[in-house]
Amino acid sequence: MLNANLSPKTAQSGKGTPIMNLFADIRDLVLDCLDGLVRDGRLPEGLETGNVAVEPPRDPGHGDMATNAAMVLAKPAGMKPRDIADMLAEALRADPRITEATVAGPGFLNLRLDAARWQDVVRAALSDPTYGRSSMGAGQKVNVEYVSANPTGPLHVGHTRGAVFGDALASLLDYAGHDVTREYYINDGGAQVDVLARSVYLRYLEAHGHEVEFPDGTYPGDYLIEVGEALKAKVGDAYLGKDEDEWLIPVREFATEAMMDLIRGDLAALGVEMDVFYSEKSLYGTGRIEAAIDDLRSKGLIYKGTLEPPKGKMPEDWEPREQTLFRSTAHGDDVDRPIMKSDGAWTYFAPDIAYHYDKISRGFDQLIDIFGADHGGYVKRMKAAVSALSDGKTPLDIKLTQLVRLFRDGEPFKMSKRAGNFVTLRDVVDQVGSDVTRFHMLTRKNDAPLDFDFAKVTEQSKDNPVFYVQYAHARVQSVLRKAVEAGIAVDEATLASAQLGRLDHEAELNLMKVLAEWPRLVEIAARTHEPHRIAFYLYDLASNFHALWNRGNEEPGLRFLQEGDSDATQAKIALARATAVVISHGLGILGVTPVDEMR
RNA sequence: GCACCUGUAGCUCAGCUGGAUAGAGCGCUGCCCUCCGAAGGCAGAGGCCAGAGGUUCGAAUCCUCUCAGGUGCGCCA
Repeated sequence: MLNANLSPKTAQSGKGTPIMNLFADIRDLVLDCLDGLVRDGRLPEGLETGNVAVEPPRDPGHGDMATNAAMVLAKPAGMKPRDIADMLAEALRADPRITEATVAGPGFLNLRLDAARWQDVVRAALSDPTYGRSSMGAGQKVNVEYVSANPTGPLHVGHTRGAVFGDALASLLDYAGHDVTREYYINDGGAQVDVLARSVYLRYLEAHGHEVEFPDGTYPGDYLIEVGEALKAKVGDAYLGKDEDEWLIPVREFATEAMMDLIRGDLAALGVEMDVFYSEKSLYGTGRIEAAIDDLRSKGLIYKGTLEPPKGKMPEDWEPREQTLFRSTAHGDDVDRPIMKSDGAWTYFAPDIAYHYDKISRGFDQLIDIFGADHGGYVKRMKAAVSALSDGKTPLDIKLTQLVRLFRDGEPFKMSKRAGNFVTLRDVVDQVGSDVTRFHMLTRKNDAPLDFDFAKVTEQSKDNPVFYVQYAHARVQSVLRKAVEAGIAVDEATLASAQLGRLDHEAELNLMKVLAEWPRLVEIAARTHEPHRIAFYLYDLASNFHALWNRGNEEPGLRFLQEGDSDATQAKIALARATAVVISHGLGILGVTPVDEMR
């Protein structure tokens, strides 16, 4: 649903049709008024206005918008907040958009806007397909790396959360005008792909009718059976009875490719499509690891030394050993980190450094990595490496996704590879669908644990946010169908030119005010890298819509269909339609398809 | 022992670059369909924002310490 081919250039539109953002407009107005006061000599020059905010007030009774300008500027201006607020209020009242400006509390300035301003929001949502998009990311190249699971088996639920979170974040940044690259780092260079190769070899022997056992340190999963058979189909008996060094490399290659096909299929089932799959193996033997380490060495950050043993928990086989270390403490880490094993091979950290070096050299302005919470200990050293490699110029944000706790009918569902009840991404998507999975995974912020109950997430009731939001969208479609049956024109052009001045009831204005917050919310979510805010906003929007819908029970004048008054009907349906448009934009960011009917 | 994350209503959680009387869902109590989809809505009760200091006009939000839970801690990725 997200219009992915809408380029940032188009999205920012900038000079042409400015994207409507009422809160930003009013903030600009406040800043203009402050400038005016400076020109008149009523405020000192050179005031820092970066902290001036225009926000919806916590209590709607206070007004439509509130600004903290007077309080923020009081100290630097050397004046009392209320004096500034009084002057500012006077200036603001001169603008036709402002119907009321009152000073309250410690110096808040509460504003009320003319109803026509809120009605403009409905028109914008209906006529401007970029309504809600932002230009805040214009010219910013961002790399979002997520999933990056080892190519040794199917994706499980933990990966699912990372996949959904990363994908929604990437879409969100795209929506906010960034140039986004979605990337997956394939860990195909370490020891675990050798283990994979040996495991597949055992399945290969099995396919040839041999009895096999799976010793510790191999992968006994059934998913490798068909890979063993495919290998047999490809090479026949060529590897039978041969030493490992004759088959390990080709089998590893074959198996890794098979696993990546599996993983790509899993991702496709979730609707995740990567732009780049980056192979760790491609870093070896090409001088690229060496180049990255040399860069660090040239900055005096590589040395040979011996690390202290960890305090508290002394490993059994600890003995001091000289290693090649990265001086990550120079960039905020707690201890320096080894980049080379005692046998002279690179540690896993070295190719990771080289990979991020590569990302930096590809010209990204910003890097984002999505890790599982169990990799939290890795954050500081990775940030240190990027800071060192980019001379502090390329910010790296690492978002950790917490655990998913599975439930089946309210009972905790423990995963165990040994017991064979290992829940895969496919299991989840097959049972509840991609849309439900994605939305539900975003109903918690990334660093909070998430409960996932197979029964509850598909429940069709208001307890289930997925349903609740979809239901609001479906209700709009329903009322549109009814209008068509009643012979009322509800095409785009008619709605866009509807008499929106008819929408003057408090309940209707409330809904419009929520719609007006959409562009602002997008920017906050994009800036904080928190796509869950979109999901919570959509819930809030749906809630306001349902409330308006139900008020039609008691107040017939609030029903969307007004018999015998097609002008009023079209205006009300325009509002409903605008709500559906914003819901579908928001769901699009989350990768969820809006539905027209609940079944 | 150290690092990171978390601690908000009985339960599950939101809470905007620090803003006004801290919000929502569940659960509990009481209401609303001859009427666009009641698969919904309205109202009520329910809080020492883990605790203690600090920063300031103002702190759930920032800083320090304490407590509790989770994750991780050299030659695995």
